[in-house]
Amino acid sequence: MLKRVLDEARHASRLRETSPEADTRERILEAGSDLFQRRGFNGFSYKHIAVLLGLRHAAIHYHFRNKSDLGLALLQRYRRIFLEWAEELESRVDDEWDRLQAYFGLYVDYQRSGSLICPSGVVSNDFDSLPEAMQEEARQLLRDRWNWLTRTLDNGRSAGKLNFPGRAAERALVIGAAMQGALQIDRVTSNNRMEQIIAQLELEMRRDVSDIDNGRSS
Amino acid sequence: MLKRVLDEARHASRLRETSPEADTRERILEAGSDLFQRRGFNGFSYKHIAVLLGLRHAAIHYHFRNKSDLGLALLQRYRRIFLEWAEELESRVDDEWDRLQAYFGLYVDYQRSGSLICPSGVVSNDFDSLPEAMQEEARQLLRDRWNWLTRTLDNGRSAGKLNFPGRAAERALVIGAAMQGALQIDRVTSNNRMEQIIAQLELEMRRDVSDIDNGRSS
DNA sequence: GTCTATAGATCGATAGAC
DNA sequence: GTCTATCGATCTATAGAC
Repeated sequence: MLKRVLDEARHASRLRETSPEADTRERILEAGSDLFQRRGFNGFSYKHIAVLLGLRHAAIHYHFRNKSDLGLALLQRYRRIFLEWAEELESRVDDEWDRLQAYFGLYVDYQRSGSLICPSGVVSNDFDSLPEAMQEEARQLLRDRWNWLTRTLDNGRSAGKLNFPGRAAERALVIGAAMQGALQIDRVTSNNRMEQIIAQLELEMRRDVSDIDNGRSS
Repeated sequence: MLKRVLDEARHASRLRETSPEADTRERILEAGSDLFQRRGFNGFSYKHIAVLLGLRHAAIHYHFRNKSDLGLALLQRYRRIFLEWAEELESRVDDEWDRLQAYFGLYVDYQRSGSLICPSGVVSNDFDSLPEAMQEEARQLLRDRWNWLTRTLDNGRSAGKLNFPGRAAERALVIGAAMQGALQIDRVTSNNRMEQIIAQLELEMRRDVSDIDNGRSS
């Protein structure tokens, strides 16, 4: 069982590309991140990380006293990476349609990294068994994504770049839920279902741009 | 930790309503089903079930030699229940819109039973760590749902009961993924996000029916 | 069918040497 | 910072009494 996990994890090329000079704390977070999205918070141990990094599990405890600390650091890291991604994207890309494309791209990347589940999906699934400190951070993680999607959809419709019926906040919920589920479904059917889902979501938001005037009056 | 799990599980009123006469095998499956959707396949043990049923864990092994057998039986049971649900529904309800409402109702029931995750969501998340026999059954579980949704959407659009752009099979993927994600998101935000998602999905499928009828001129 | 008792593995975590 | 060694808890599973 352990061997199987490690075989899977080694497929994540990101790990191999980690420079040997990177300090141990960061390497732990990278390995932990991969295991977290592959097996869930309760599905990996200090030993899994230790083997991947060529250390003993006691060494991990030096950097993260207990697993709750490690999990919290992982969630904070996910939040930071997402917010930095959004900031960089918005400084570079103006069109909300293109921004949404970039958002979908995040999920395609997860899929291509060996059918990883998105961080929101992991915390949603394991929520009841997470330490309380992680639960609060998990709520914020989902809120960050929701806020970004809502804002992007709202601005995009106002600018005529995309369209959808109803309120942006609720369409954002549907898109977030669908992408989260898509990544999970894709790992079972392994038939590029996620790209079909992305294509369908795009189709739904593009087709009504032409009747933006008469579509919303009912 | 164990205590916390059991406190949570006892909230599932279905368990309390189980008649004492029900044979042990079926009671194991009922308790296992609740734990499965609450904690994932790796998140519960024979001991959890045993405590809930007032037995010793060795007794569970008499009915299910190992956990893989138990898990397989759970998945087969989920598939049977869904297919029976669909058959009963279709013998009673003709309108595809109403059938879709009933489908959404399944998820509302899960949510009200203490934010359970749907079976498809659990197997998707735990897929990599499932025994091989369970993986094949998991694929079928998702396929059953997808087939049913595709058929219902296709027939419903042909009959003018609902509308959506693109192909039924792909819209079915979006709806399945969105409902699966909705249940997960709901358990984190605990703010009835799922009902908002259902309302949005309904809005998206209803709004264009009038466009077709009115030739988009109103 | 259910029990007691036990096996071996793995888990998260700590103490103390180097 | 990383190591060896060890702890107590929990896990899946089996043997054998009743």
